[in-house]
Amino acid sequence: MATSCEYCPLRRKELFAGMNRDQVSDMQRFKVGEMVVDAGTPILLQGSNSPQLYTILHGMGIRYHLLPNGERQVISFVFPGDFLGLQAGLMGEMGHSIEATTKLTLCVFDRKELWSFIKAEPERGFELAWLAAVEEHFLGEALTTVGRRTALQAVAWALVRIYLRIEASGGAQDHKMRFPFRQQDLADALGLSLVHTNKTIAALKSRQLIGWTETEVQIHDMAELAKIGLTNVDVPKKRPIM
Amino acid sequence: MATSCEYCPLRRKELFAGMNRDQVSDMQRFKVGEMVVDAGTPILLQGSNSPQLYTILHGMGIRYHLLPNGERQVISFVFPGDFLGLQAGLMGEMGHSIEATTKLTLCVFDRKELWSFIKAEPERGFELAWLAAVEEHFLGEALTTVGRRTALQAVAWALVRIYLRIEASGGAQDHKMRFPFRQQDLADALGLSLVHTNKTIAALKSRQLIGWTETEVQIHDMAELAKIGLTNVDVPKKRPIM
DNA sequence: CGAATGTTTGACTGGAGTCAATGAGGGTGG
DNA sequence: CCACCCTCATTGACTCCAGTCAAACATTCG
Repeated sequence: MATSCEYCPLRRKELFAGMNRDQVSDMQRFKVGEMVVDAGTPILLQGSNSPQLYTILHGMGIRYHLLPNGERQVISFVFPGDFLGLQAGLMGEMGHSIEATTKLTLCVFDRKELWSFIKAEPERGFELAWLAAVEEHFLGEALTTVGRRTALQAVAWALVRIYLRIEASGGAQDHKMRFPFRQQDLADALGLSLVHTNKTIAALKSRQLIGWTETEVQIHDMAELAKIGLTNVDVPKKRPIM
Repeated sequence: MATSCEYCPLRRKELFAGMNRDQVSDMQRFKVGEMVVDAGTPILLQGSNSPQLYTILHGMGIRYHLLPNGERQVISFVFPGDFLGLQAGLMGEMGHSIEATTKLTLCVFDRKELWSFIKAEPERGFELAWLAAVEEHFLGEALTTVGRRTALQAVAWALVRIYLRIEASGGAQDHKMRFPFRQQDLADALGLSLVHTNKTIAALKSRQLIGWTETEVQIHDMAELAKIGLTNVDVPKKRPIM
């Protein structure tokens, strides 16, 4: 049973900007269906030009870039409310691949309709650009992390950012979040080796700053973690949702 | 004397998508003037919310992000045709600063008019998102460089990318480009130290792959440089221009 | 129970950072 | 006109953070 845009559970969250009645109905018309995929499923492929665009309704995944020599860089983790396929939709080619880390529920849109959708509601074109700018903003920060933060600072930064994003979409409370990613994924996101990432996490655990179980991460001292990560703990700015 | 959009010298270049007559005249209306600044001038500041947006008509600059501890990460180099201030225009706050590296000529737009501009020409909203997606695409590649390429690969990658971008906007020929950036800027872009960057450049010079003078860089063996940098030498994809 | 996947630890190595000093040009003020 | 200064490029010596290698553990699953 597909979720109707009118009752979209995501749009109500603080993180997302609202829509007026017309926008909701245009959105509903743009949405061609819903898709559920298992953990591990590739959603979009680097270099491809997918006919479909997606919004994550539920679940998490990773965007990553592969080098010809097989090295993998995780570009970002993706969460409910993130829009997937923008690059293919606009430039005609994805710069990275996207894969489901958990079981994922996706709203599916038809790429061919993107332009008529925007023509009908120019403000949505504006918001599409806004969404891309949010992503650009994040990538700039990530670049700074990989380029200039030490391993300890980087892991601390990542955990704070991920926590705030997951919390804002409803997957965390009391400083405890569901964390389905492997340490290898975090390592690949931060430009570190798996071994060093593991030892860095161990250092944070031994300082009583975080707790880490199979499926969850708990942040015991957010302020200190943020301080180490050279970052702040501001709630993420409101953003549009497609 | 301000350049009229109708005779904009940039729009003719291969790199940029064309505009129809209406778009040109709407663009002209949106443009409030032209600004020339000296090398070293800050254009936009991280955390600020500039009332103006810019397109580079001539010259080069850098976007960079500062960490609270003073470390600097260069996010990207900016070239003719690049649109500056999108983050402020859409999200209300710049995530990085932008500074002129050479004397810069800028088309100036009024941020307050951005929305009415898009409403008048919805396709331009679409293209604004496209522009942001191009930037996002680049940042993903840069992240991979900093995270996963060795110093030698990273410098080779950067020189190939920069060359192709400069060539596409008319600042290079015969594999020789004007290069106004300092080695420190390149180091800060690649997450390397100045000393190591210098030694890496020396290695490329001693292999006869590049030549490096005060103001210019020459690429003697593009294919080999691209191979080292794990990249290709495709001409950059067409993109919109504002 | 063996196989797969992911985490953890220890030992060793090496690429890149830091420190320090010298060069090389370009301004500029006396 | 030249001594001095400032910025940026270059080089050598030494250090260290993070990578690599290797092996042991822990869970899950067919």
